[in-house]
Amino acid sequence: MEPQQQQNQQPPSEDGGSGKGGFLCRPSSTRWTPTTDQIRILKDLYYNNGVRSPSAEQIQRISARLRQYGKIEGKNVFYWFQNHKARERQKKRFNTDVPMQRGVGNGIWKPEESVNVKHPTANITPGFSASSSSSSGVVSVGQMGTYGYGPVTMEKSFRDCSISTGVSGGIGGSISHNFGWVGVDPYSSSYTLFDKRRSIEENLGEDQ
Amino acid sequence: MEPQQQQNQQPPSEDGGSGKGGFLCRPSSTRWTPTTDQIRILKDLYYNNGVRSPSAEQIQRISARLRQYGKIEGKNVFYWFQNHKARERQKKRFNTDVPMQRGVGNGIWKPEESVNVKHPTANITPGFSASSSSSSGVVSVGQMGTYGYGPVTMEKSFRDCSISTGVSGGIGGSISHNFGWVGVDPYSSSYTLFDKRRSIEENLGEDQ
DNA sequence: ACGATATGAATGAATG
DNA sequence: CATTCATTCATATCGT
Repeated sequence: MEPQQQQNQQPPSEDGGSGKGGFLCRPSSTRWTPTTDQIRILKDLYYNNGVRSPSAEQIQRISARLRQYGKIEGKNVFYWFQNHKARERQKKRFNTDVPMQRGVGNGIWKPEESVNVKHPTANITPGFSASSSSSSGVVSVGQMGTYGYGPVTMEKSFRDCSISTGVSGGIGGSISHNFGWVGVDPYSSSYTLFDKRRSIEENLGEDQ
Repeated sequence: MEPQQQQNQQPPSEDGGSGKGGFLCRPSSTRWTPTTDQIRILKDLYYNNGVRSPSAEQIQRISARLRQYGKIEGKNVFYWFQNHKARERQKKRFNTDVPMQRGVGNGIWKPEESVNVKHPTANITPGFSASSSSSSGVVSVGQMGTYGYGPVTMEKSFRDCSISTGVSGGIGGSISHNFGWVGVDPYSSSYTLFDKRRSIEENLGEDQ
């Protein structure tokens, strides 16, 4: 996910009219393709605000806010959170690699948390172009920069020299999953961490 | 896949190849390149053991075993099975379906390895499937889709005809399965008796 | 060098 | 919440 930035954020042109009526206008792509801004916001909510399983109300607000950046529906938001959360856990589950193998360049795949860093080579830059970098990256993730698709085209990337092997941070034992999100405990409650609700409401308590 | 032309698997250079450059740990390849041994084992598991979608524990075990033959991580195993299964099916979809007026003999399919008898995992028809599952019943099982899936296990179809007003009490909280996020009054029921899942698609009308 | 194909990776959508 | 399916992107590899 992060390692490579795929997918082009679909330009606002959606099907539009294609119109014509008549028949199937070819839904262009039946599935929602989040724009970079939408992803940025979603991740911000996820990591900075601890939103993991937004309630119906929250979903509505979020989707409303994200609608500014592109077509989106409630279910998209719902699924996004579901998937993001599930995958995070799943990845961890896969490689609960036994803490053996010291020092070897082994290492569990670091799931998220890698900065986007596309490609060392010439990079093909899909459709993005510079895009409005004015947005300033800004969401500044409190703990780690996770989201990948940032306007930041930081060049670089020595990715993966020895990712995680030791989990540098040193969480003793558990390998991956050092997400330092705001501190909400992912496993404790089943859903809706109302906690941040306040923040969330403030966050998107505007339009709608 | 079938037309095996498998490339000659990577030589012993699985050290990451980073070797060459003094320090730049360029992973040489961002993506996992299975060794022949790994592939052999994976296929063995797939065909001879019927492993299709290994669970987390199995994945761990498998990746641990494969690690002897080269660097590998849990996700690699996970994706491998996912992809292998998906592609096998995808291909079969074309093959099995095509109106080969030939008598059947069954010759078209070229078993790629060994026996491969999987269980029909029924795949539900995509979105289309006429919504006209009117209560009239009569689903007429004559032969739904002809997309060739052998034993079409039409899965549960329309069970659950309970109107279950469900979710009645307000949105926040028990969304069981009837997402209430839709701002549109979910209480319209009446239509809900077909398939609860449908609501997610149609309800999404969301104001706009 | 390209173009085609094979396949790893990612993720939206659904189902159980 | 876990699992699975379908699609699509990205890239490795082979063919010509």
